[in-house]
Amino acid sequence: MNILIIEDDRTISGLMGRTLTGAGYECGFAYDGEEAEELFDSHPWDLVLLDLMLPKVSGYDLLEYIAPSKTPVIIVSAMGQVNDRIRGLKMGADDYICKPFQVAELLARIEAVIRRTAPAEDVFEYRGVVVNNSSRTVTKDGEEVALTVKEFDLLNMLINNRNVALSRRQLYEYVWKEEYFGETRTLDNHIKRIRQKLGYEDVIKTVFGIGYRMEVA
Amino acid sequence: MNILIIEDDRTISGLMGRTLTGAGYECGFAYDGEEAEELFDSHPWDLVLLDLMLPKVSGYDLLEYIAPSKTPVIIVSAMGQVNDRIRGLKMGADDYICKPFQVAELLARIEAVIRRTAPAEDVFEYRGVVVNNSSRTVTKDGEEVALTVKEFDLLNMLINNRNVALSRRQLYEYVWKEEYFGETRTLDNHIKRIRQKLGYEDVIKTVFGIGYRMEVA
DNA sequence: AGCCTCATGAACATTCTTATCATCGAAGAC
DNA sequence: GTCTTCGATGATAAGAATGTTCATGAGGCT
Repeated sequence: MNILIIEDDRTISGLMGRTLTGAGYECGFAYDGEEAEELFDSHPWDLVLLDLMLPKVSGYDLLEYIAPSKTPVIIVSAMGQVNDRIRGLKMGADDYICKPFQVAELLARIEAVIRRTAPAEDVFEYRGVVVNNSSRTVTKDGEEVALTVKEFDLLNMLINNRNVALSRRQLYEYVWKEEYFGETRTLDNHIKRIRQKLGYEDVIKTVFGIGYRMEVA
Repeated sequence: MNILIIEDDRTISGLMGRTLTGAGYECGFAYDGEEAEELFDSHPWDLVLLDLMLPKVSGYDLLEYIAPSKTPVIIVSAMGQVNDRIRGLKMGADDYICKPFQVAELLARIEAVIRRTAPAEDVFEYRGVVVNNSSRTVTKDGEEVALTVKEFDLLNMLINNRNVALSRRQLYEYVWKEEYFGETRTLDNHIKRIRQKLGYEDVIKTVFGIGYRMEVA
């Protein structure tokens, strides 16, 4: 696994590097936006850690530059205003971590992102339901089921995190790319429709007080 | 292990420093809020000891600043500032200690916090009961047992402090994030339900006059 | 314009959770 | 042994979280 660390502060960059190397990843380092673009192009990366405050080329521009390649990105930023988090997610980042961070937290997030962006099987099958990612189609017992965009994304989030309890916030912010305040029943409605359409009433479990979990044997 | 001591009273700060150094920790010192922010950013810390009454930047602001990084925090507050303690816990602190404190107690709390904030095992297993943290599920002899949020959190607190007697106050304030007055039987009831659901009648021991202890071989 | 589909959130229904009370039983103090 | 304090238990009602229905409006398409 190759991870590109884009971070101008060498102390932090070094800390990240040591941590990740110790955990068995290989790392590349860029210390400003220009370097980052070059290094990004010169080599295939499995994941990018991106500091938003960079010299020369802004982190956001870089994110735009990286996004088309579908390489997963974790934003690393000083003190997280919510806006950065949301804006980052909107622009295609996969997760967000605040400096200063605990190394354990960094590793956990990296693993989580890799798990859920990774070779997301193109085809997921369970209980007669087939979800095909590249064609974005879903069938149940051979018959096509029409899912809307939001429903499809939400379903995918659940599938990629099967057997993990996801909070309402995580689900909402990941799918809607907006901050979650929790005062509407929108998420519930979408969950309901997915359950109905796929006959997944007992596959997508409610985790009371937390969120939802897709339970797959 | 690096511990950041944020405390404006140099006498106390010094005492803490000597104690912790003697116990094999490395310490950093900040004497007001501004200094604290800088020092916190400049170096990764494993734990922060935070006095809430600080010059320049309030302890609460600091706590807000620190919280996103998930670095464990122990609040150090003057005797009787109950509200501080609770508000601190609500804001994400992990424990608190009142001045004046016993050196031994300080060390004990630090060890306890480090132990329980350490990458808690995702899965705990004992006597046929399996507690899975990421999916937030519990099974007994293979069958799923439904625990409520409070029950689950309480169980986790006990597990993370296995074989240690925890006071009712600690348990209650940690799980409920409210002050414990001790005039209700709420905690008892939750303990009762956990014991019942998991068949842990003799695993979760009552420590008469103190609280409870989870006894695991 | 007229006809769709879809996301949304208000209002209401339902289910689940939790605090508290009253009562009983156990442990410790004397 | 008696008294006192503390813990256990079961029932219940208030409250919180989630589920469902439905009306609305935005936006796309013909």
